[in-house]
Amino acid sequence: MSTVTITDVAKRVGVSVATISRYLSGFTVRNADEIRDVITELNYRPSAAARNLKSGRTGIIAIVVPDVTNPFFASIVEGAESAVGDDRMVLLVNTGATREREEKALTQLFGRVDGVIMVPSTEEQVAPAFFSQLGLPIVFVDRVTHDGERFSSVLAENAKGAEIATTHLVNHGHNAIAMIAGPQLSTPGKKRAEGFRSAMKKADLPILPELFIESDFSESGGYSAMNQLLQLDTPPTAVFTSNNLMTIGALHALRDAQISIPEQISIIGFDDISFADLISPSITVISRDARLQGSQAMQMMINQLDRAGAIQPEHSMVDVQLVERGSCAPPRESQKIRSTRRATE
Amino acid sequence: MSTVTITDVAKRVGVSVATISRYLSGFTVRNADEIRDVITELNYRPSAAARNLKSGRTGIIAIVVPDVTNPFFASIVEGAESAVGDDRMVLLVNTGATREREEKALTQLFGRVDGVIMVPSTEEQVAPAFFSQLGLPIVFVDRVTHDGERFSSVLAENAKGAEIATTHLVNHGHNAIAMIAGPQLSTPGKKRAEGFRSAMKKADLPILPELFIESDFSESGGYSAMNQLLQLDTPPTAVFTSNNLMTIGALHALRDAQISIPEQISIIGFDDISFADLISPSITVISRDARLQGSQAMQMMINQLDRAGAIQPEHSMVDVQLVERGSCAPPRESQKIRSTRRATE
DNA sequence: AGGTTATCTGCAATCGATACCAGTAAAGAT
DNA sequence: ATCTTTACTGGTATCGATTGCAGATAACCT
Repeated sequence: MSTVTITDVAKRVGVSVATISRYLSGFTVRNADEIRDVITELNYRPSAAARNLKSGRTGIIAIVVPDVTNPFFASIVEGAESAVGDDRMVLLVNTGATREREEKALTQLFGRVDGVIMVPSTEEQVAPAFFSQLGLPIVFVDRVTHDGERFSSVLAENAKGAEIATTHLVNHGHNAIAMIAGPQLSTPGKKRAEGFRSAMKKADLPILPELFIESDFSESGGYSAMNQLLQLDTPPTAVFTSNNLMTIGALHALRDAQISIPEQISIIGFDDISFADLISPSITVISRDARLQGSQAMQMMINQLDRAGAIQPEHSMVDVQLVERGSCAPPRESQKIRSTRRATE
Repeated sequence: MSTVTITDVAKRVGVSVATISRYLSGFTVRNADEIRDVITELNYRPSAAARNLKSGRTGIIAIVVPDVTNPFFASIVEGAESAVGDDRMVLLVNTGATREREEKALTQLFGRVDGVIMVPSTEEQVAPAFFSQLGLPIVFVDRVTHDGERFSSVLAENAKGAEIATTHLVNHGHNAIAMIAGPQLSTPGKKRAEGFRSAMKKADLPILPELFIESDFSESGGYSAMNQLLQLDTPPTAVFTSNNLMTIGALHALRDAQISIPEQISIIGFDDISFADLISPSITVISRDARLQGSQAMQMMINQLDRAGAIQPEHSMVDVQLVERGSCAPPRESQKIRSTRRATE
């Protein structure tokens, strides 16, 4: 029932509220000791609401993600949380990747937070005009909206990662390489597809339309895409999946079809999977530091807030790396011949 | 730069601020239509800070967890978030399971939030007196502090789950059953150990001190505990691990020691593991609905806040269930004999 | 028509803290 | 001893919205 206000403290000490306020702000006051004692005695805590009203700042930074349950987003959140510092806190919004919830959240957020760190679902979800109109500092993580340059962002080396992944498969001797791609409207979906295409081109391999499947960044998306690939007359000998959930989905499809990895098919995924090393064979992936992305985003936000004047957007990209485990191997001879003939006919 | 206030709207319409305020509160006012238009025209959004100051409520509920990166806590958070409703939001605090951060968070939270949903690290971490003194409504999830009855809580059927798990191993014919237990100062650590003991007693099996290892609820905790078990002269033929991370750690230890599951050892864990079905063999676990725990906790909090008078604490327990997969099998004959002799000598 | 309700309105106090302003006391300078 | 400087102090307006109160207008009644 702590409804102790600054006035109560002032009365008790016998000075004006102004003095207490000054004490709290770090000025030297005559009865500093007594004030300190009374504050602890009455268990006084300054009202955040009143401070917000005067200062216009809330000390709260929102982080908006599609789904905390996805370990990847959880890491971003954790990274952001770790970098927030002592005088600010993190407000979490889970949108479930729906456009309405995304917009509603942003509207609700206005006035309650000083800034927003956001992982948008797709590029078109929330109109950039919406942000400008809102007048809230914003930092995008992993994905940007349509004309994203105007806002700060922390992306990943998506194209590079996809190129490394694809080349890894090429180097194992595969030429019938499939890609289970993400939504081409999203930044990572698009960039990873670009990387794939570029690597295939460098390797002088054709991209067969039936081996490039666009799907959702979800487990079921990966599952159905993989099933689609398996039903082809000449299935691919290697697959590159565009994100962690898709990889999981593809693995489930392969397990259901009793196809062994890497003997019958090689697979490499973008983004690491929790405990990927316990899955047998353990899955080779392109990994990047999601936690770092989160903390970088928070750092950018804090910079933006602290030197309020300069609204120069910052951009950064975290690096990716190949984590070689056991899910990639050369194709079998029989497959090789078949695929090659098919690919060149 | 939306610094539009209620005064701006009032001036524009040509009425007093009181009228605008009443319009916003749903009263019938004469120029309702015009007010509506002006509000959208000026893009006016009521200041949350000012409202908080008057009402004393913030519309924010904090959820304090040790680590969002743990899928189990992420699910709780997601569940809570899903139940929060339209007029409130969720503030996330990640404590990293350290006592200081836990206390500091709570202190900072005061005044910024209407209530706190908390998954405490251990029973003794934050003194209950602290909460009472803080005067914030609180709901504990999964764990309670020392004299937890005074506060609402949503627990799991920990003892029951542990009993089911242990009995499952007993039914497979094991008698040298080890438990990798969690901290006996934490609610789930204690309750799960109780369930284990009770099941062993019912099966008339002795609990060998060297087969009961108390450790951290962490991957490394599970890893070292399992290694300790493996170094015994007569290692157990079956192990029950107390939480998801411990299970992962134990699996790593078993893999490193090249011990095959379930041929050489059976294992069952408390709490499901993401993609546990992809690990081969897939891991049998006791599972419960963490998301439900989160949403129940949020519901309790909302009840508590909405009918402010009745501060009667509520308590609930979510059920557990056995998810049988492939990590449990009868012990080999040779093992059986050895263990039996050992257990009864 | 005169009186009574019902319905809406503006004024102003209020929430709790901050910051400007002027005022007072003590310390230093001449 | 007088004047200037320094170091604090209290009073008060302010942030933006809500709400009790009294006043004004319109609607209703006999």
